[in-house]
Amino acid sequence: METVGSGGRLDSGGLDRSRSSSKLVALLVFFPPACFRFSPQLSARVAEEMGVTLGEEVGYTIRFEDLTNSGTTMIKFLTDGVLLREMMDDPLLTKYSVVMVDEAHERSISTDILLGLLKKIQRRRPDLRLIISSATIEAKSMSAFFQTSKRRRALEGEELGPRMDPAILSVEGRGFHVQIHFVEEPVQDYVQAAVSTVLLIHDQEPMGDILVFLTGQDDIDAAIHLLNEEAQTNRKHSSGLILLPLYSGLPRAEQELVFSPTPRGKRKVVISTNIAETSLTLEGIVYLVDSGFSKQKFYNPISDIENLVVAPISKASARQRAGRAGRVRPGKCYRLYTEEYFSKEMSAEGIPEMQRSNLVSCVIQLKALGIDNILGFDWPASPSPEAMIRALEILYSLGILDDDAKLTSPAGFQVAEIPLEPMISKMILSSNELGCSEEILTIAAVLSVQSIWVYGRGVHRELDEAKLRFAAAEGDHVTFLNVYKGFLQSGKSSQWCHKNHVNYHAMKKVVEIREQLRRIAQRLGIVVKSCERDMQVVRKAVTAGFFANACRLEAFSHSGMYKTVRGSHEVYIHPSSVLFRVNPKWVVYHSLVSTDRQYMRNVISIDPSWLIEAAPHFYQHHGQNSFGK
DNA sequence: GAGCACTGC
Repeated sequence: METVGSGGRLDSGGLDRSRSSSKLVALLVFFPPACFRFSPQLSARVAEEMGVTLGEEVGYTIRFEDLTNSGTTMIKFLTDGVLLREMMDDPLLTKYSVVMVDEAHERSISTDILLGLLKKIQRRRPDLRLIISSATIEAKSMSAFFQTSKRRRALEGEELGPRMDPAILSVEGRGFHVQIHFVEEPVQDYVQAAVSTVLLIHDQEPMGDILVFLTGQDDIDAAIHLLNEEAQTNRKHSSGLILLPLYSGLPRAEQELVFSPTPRGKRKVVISTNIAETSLTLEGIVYLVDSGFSKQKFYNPISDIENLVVAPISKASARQRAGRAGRVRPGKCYRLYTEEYFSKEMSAEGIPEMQRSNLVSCVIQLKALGIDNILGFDWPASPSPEAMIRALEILYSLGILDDDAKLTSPAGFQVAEIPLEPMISKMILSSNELGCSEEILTIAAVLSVQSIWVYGRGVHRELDEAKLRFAAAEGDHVTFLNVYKGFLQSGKSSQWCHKNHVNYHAMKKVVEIREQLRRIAQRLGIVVKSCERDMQVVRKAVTAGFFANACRLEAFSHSGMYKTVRGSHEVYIHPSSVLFRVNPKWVVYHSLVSTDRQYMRNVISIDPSWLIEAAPHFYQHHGQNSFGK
């Protein structure tokens, strides 16, 4: 918060309390997802320093919590998604006089949309002050992005007026010096190299904790296994090491272990995914081992498939990782790649998420904000035209956009109101006519969390047995209804969850999301009604949202091979699905995961005639034969 | 017969 106080340019803006009586003058500080966990604490700290009550002059808003008072709040902390939602009702952000975007260099989809919108609304609101805070490495491109408008406006002969350029702040963390080491020769196996490096540090360096960046759970488990093996064969090397894995899928209690203080004479080794790069901060790290890789999402607009792949990180990421070693005293960073690779081949910045994603949600948000010319929108990083066109095509087929690529009424506007993937939102709208909203809201909430099951090493069999207790012949979606019912009947018991291999935290979130959806549904005039035991209407509603993911079992296929109706891609039912090996002739899936094969996750059996009912335009060219018995 | 980097509304 020093940046706010030290600028000296905000003196007549949002902090002048005397003006708040006549008009709400608010300084709004927005944080991207990575800082989500901290915004309540941050606002509490600011409230404390100002000597005011949290929720009055200073407050915060995150998805399920709004601790602000519209009459008195002058400084509000919020997340990117919340601000985008606010802009749908108030596109010019008239309630605010200053907007500060923090961590803009992270370049999430929401941040990029917001930067584009803020640049646009500055034309209409020259009095709005913008402060963009970004890491040094990205500050230049941020500044360039906002500068172009000025040049373009001058070219267009527009009066430049009193509008000031946004203040671009680059605030580097004040860390201690971190000494960087590179490997001499490229390494073949970064897991093995990371393990050797940890042992070398432990052998030769003074006490201090080690943080290792690998790519995912598999790598992390493998590294821990190797280190444990070493401990058994060579006690001297590894005695005193406390090995701690860290990734988001880890149960909460195990995650917390990384924050416990290191006992005297011991050395903590945290082996982590990217979660420790930005989302959470470990104190006391002195040595850092950087594999140079992370898992990143990539999107193929031709096949409409998002893939998670191991890819080299950027220089910006490498610097961020190194900085994690210098928080308490000077540290050392061991990079498992050569200096030449770093300087010559590593890209300066990562690819913005916008250019690596399916854009249906992004397009619908912009449409709801009244931005019609999506291709001409002034993006900080333009998405590919192919991805844009694919998104428009999908939204058109769902009946969310019309022939002129405008939101349809009411469906398009209603879908934009629902904070979920458009296909799930469409499913909810359809459930109204089919009379099964009660059930579909539950399914929508479950599909919005990562997984309601507890999965882990070596518990596949137990999980399978637990699933059988809830399994429904129709498929995974109906199975979710059984789990939800059981959870409610148990009185939302954590023991019940534990006994059934159900993730308690996920189920609590399901309840929370479902409640939010129920409120929105009622506002949209959806009658929240149950279809009781009629699961056919539930399957029809799922089909109405997910018809584009329809697949047909290949005739004479004993391997369970399906082909997508749309693109004839080869896909299989994932072994975790209740329909695995059941192989109904026709299914729709919620999402694909790609490993050696494309696996369908969350699958439900359907009747092909429902596809033509749900999306006549989408399927008419396939003709009668595609749907033959 | 086996997957899930990280977030958010």
